[in-house]
Amino acid sequence: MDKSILFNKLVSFSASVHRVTYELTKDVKPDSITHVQYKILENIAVSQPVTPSEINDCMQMSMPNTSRELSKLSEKNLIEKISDDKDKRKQYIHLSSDGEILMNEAFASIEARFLERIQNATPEDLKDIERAMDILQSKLFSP
Amino acid sequence: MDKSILFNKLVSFSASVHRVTYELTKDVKPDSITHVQYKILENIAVSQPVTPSEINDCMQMSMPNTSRELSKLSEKNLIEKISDDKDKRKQYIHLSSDGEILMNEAFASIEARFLERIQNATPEDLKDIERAMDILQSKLFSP
DNA sequence: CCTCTTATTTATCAATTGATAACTAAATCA
DNA sequence: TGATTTAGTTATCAATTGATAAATAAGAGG
Repeated sequence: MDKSILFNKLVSFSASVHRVTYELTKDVKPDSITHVQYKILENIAVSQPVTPSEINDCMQMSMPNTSRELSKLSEKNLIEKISDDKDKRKQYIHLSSDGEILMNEAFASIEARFLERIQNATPEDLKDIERAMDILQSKLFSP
Repeated sequence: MDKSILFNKLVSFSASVHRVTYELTKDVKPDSITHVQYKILENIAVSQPVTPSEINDCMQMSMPNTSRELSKLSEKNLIEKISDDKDKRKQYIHLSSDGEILMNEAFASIEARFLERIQNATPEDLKDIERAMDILQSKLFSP
């Protein structure tokens, strides 16, 4: 097995993933928030509660910028901060009810596009897709 | 097969792909160009020659902004433009020799990280990975 | 030839993002 | 207790990016 050929496949594969991700998520972000803010909300949505520090690790931002964007999200009533009882320096951030609504709508619209995309797939296709994602997840994309 | 479960898998799968892509490509961009400029060079590298119009379709930019960034890349001697003989409005853009060197180095460093990542994979693992990518490419990520 | 469309450029401006320094407040440690 | 580290904030500034209007210049169609 030539690993260089595999690498080339990975390049075109990840280009495809990025393109499809783009198509599925296109325009789901409301105009009231910026792209970075939407990404932060996505991050919070899938792993809430999170601390600001965790956010800037995942998102590759600096603390001051993360803090600024979180403040803006807070002003827009999309997130809530609660400070840790034990260590009062820490904060736990989670979506507010408005934030939950916003992200639920976003995910619902992404899912609808996904279902459209796989509407013609047979049950065996779906099984194949599921198995293929499991394989890559465990053999190539696991930490 | 529950399609909603499959959708959830896709969400976490694409998050993994994006994270690994980030790790593989981290810091390969030289400081002399911006992120967007690097992305444009990547785009040109994999499908040269391209026209400015094709670039802004792929990259979701507006023509004026594409034009500006291409001019900057041209000033930095990373790309060359040649206009079509038949239709003189059109231009074909390709990497200059400096641009080729830059992108070759970038890809070499990405490939080295990839090889490191799969160094402990068995030949069967590699076959599995390859097959899984083929399946997803054809059943989920094809246009 | 005259209009219309296509491909690209130039210019300009606002918004977003990134980077840095300096700060507060709470925890840890010695 | 006092020094140091950790978590997060505030303020500021430059760079990047996005958006829009208006121009050029070549092809296409009647």
